[in-house]
Amino acid sequence: MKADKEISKATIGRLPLYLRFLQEASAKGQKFISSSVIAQSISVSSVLVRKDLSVVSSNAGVPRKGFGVTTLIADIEKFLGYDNLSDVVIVGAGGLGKAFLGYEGFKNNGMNIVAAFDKNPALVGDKVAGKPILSMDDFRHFVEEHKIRVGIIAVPKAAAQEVLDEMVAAGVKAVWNFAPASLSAPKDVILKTEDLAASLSIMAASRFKSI
Amino acid sequence: MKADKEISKATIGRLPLYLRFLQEASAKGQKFISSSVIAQSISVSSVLVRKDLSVVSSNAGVPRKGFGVTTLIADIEKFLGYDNLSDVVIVGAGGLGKAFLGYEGFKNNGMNIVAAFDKNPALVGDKVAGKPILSMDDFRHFVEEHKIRVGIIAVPKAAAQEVLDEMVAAGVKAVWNFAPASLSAPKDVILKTEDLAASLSIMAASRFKSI
DNA sequence: ATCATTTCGATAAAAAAATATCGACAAGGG
DNA sequence: CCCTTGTCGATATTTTTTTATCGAAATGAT
Repeated sequence: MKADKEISKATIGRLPLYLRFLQEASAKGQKFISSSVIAQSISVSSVLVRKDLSVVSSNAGVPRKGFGVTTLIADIEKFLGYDNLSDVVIVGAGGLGKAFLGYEGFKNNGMNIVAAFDKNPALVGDKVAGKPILSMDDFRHFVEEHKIRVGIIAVPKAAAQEVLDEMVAAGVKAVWNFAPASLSAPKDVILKTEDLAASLSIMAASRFKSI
Repeated sequence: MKADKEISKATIGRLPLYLRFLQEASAKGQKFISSSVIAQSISVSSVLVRKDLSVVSSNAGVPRKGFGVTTLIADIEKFLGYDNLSDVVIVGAGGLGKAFLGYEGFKNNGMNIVAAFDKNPALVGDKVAGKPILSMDDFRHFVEEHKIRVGIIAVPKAAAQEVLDEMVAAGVKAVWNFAPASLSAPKDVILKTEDLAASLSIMAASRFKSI
């Protein structure tokens, strides 16, 4: 496993793809797997797979056999931080917020959504998938008390910056924003804005362009 | 505006960011805007902004003034295909499917979600945000009749491949998959799998790594 | 025990993307 | 009218990412 310095975003983006494939292979009982098999399954070159894996893998691959599936899974999960569960809160319990509360699979990826918050009193007190919807009045206290470091914004555009500011004030360090708005955050806070509409349209448009 | 060949994925990914900023600037009444102002707002270099814009812009920028906001917006929208609305269907009317039905902003990006489909008879017949939930029995006929080319998969992992196959059979050419599963599609079909849990965990983890 | 085969890891080359540099040109001030 | 300033566009450089090449090592077969 090499120094952090050499890890690229592109590599990190591929790790979950490797991980998913490895988990499926493991479920089928495979013990070893070669870089070229992984490569084919996710449409990249085998050299790139080996290069990516060299960054995270604790055990070297074995000539003529490949990589040990179990240890590789453990290595990737450890690298991505899936071994220590992070608590996450959502602000906005509309359609998207509720969808996140119920989305399968967060827990497998080291994420534990603990609660949603909303300004609307009509929603407060409900539960979705066993997770409570709480009042925004309790937001700061809850986040500080539980030392939450990751937040999801699922409110309308107009309220997004205000919510982000509250999150930052409460100590959240990584924010995933689903409101289609350009927000600004202190530079020690990671902000990733996900514009679903734009992503969809880019994908749809890419049929027509050569990219 | 240059030939398609020279357009990179990275550039296309930034275009919606430029677009959103320009729309906000336009709403404030600004007529011209310089590359450095755009650059600062989305944290890239001004040179890169000019390079990206040179790909899509029909009018050259004006020294000492910058780019004309209105024409630039029109150019980007045209490039991304926002001028001709694409109809989109969703399969799966659970939490996430319903969230998409109600998500604001698709229309602004040239996407028009027309209906959702579900196998569950209890959901069929409902409406969300004015969009109907229909039975999967009607899926193929509906898609063929309306010549739908873009589909969203919002079903559980186990059903995802089956849904994808049905979409392809019905003539869908671009699929956005939200089930955390590796699917396979013919190569003339664009398939983009969005693993929300993985994306969130990558973002959360990136606090700890240097990327 | 030896050998052919498969697969790895390292290094080198190529391609792609981002950044830096620089001349040109229009707008506005003296 | 001429000079300064801000901004662009083009070209060159650097950095990053991907792909290609090749020797070495381990497995399984003979």
